[in-house]
Amino acid sequence: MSATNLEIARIFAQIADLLELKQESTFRVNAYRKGSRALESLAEDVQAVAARGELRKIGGIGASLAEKIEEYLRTGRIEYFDELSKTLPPGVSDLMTIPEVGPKTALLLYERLGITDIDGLERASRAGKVRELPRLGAKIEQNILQGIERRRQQTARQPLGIVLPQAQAVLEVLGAAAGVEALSLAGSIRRMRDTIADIDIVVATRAPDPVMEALVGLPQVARVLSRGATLSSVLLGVSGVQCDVRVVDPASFGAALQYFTGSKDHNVRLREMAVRRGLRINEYGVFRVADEVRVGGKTEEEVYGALDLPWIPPEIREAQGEIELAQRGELPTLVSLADVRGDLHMHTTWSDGDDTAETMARAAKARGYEYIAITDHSRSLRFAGGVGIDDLHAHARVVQDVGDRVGLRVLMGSEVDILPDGSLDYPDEVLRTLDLVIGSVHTRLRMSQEEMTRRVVTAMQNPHLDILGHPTGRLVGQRPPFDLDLDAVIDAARATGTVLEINAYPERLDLRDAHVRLARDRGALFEIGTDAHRRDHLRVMEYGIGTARRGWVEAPGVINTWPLQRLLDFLED
DNA sequence: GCCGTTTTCGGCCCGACTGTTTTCAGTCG
Repeated sequence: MSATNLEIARIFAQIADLLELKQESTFRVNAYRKGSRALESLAEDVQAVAARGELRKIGGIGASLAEKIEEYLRTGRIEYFDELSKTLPPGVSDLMTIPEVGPKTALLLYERLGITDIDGLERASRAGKVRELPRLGAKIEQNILQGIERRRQQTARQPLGIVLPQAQAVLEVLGAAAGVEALSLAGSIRRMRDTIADIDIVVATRAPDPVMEALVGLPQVARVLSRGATLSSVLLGVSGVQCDVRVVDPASFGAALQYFTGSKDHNVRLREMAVRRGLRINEYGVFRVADEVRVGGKTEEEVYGALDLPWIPPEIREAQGEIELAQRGELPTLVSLADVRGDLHMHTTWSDGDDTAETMARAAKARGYEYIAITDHSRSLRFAGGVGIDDLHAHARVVQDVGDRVGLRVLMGSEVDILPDGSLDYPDEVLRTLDLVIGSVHTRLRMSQEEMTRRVVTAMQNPHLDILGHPTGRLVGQRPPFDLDLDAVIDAARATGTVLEINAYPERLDLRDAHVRLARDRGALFEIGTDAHRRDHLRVMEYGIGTARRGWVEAPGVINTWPLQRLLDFLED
């Protein structure tokens, strides 16, 4: 997850593209792709892994890739890649990002027409030159032009919090169509990844027509990309997100859902296991190879069961060790929304929130919560209406009163700024009066890693600080995390008993999934808070839970699943 | 290039779609 991890991952992906263009063995190509993905999803800094001499313990990294990683860490280059790059102009592999253009076609375009980038491809297509190449025709040429056009308009992956509500709205309408026996989201949105490229929906029915009619008739559909009996694709409204709906026979629903939920790596592992058992898994079911007899597929449980595995929650289907744990019957019991007893991070009209403490408390009560904490901003965060010390006392009385009136425990808290020197924005005698203190960095984000780490760790050492809020400061798709030595922060969390926040606000989701996993593996405690600024924001808890689940977190590791008294005792210390 | 509860060598996930190809290669998910 560090910058270095991503740099090397990128190089490996580019090596894979180049090898593919050169028609190298697909297995070799895939080995680099797999290695690239392994580094991408590696939570720890690869440098640290290398220092321990454990590169080859990373799945997909063998002798050759480990050596190249070490070379990069040592010299900042990978000579093999440099040499490979010289054999083809850099833009040729970009051509493969256009639909219809794979390695064969990209190479053909380069060799026969001298095309070295996407602009060149567009010019040649408009000039009708592409259709003259062998195996290509007018239709493909047209599709290439459309693909280039779509790519220009298309936005990058969008935050889960933007896409999931749209997906749920589509799901609701399709579910009401005649003859639908079951349906579900699939793909990365079901796995609750923090960003989503497109929406996948699987529908079980014997009569596809009403479902497809319902889909293309949706008011939010901006364009119908394709409409078939088993697959239709549409673009949704302003966001421009593509939504693919697949219709399957109910007998295949589980197999299709499993298949289209992914991840790809997870599914590849399952199918490898199936082959070793003389089985074949596809989107229609599980089949015995010997006699083609179908042994399952109606439910996901049947698919996993055929491999003697328990059902694996979608959020952890990432080929990151979940299959091995499932084999041993040791899957974690992931925290769920139902475990949450309260929300410990929210704002009110006292700082930059839109609703009063009472409104928030009533909304929380309606969600079935037993307690909340009101955590308005501290004094120095003026642009967010930070609460001064004098106001804080009045604020505390209001909050106290609200709890009594609404009938749930309302903790008086604060989201206190961590100032650049690591001190907190209220003096200790003020902090002492609060039930709960979240410390967050909001200003001076561009410190060096050393400075930022010292700042945060210093704050964590203040005994009044209970929770480190949105620890890395990243904004999904907008702002990278600030430069922080997360290993040191996790160590400090354990040493000082500071809880790490999983901020559920969709633009944040911070800590993010891989960091949560890293912290969990080292025994850190978490709080999942919405950072709500309005009552309807309380529902974003769902995204925080998804992120926690992706990090393999169990309910006992999340303080806002604890009963009130246990939470109070903990905060007391 | 990776990997091992059938293997340290010989495998490596699976099927649909589509356009142009007259028998299927290439691309995609």
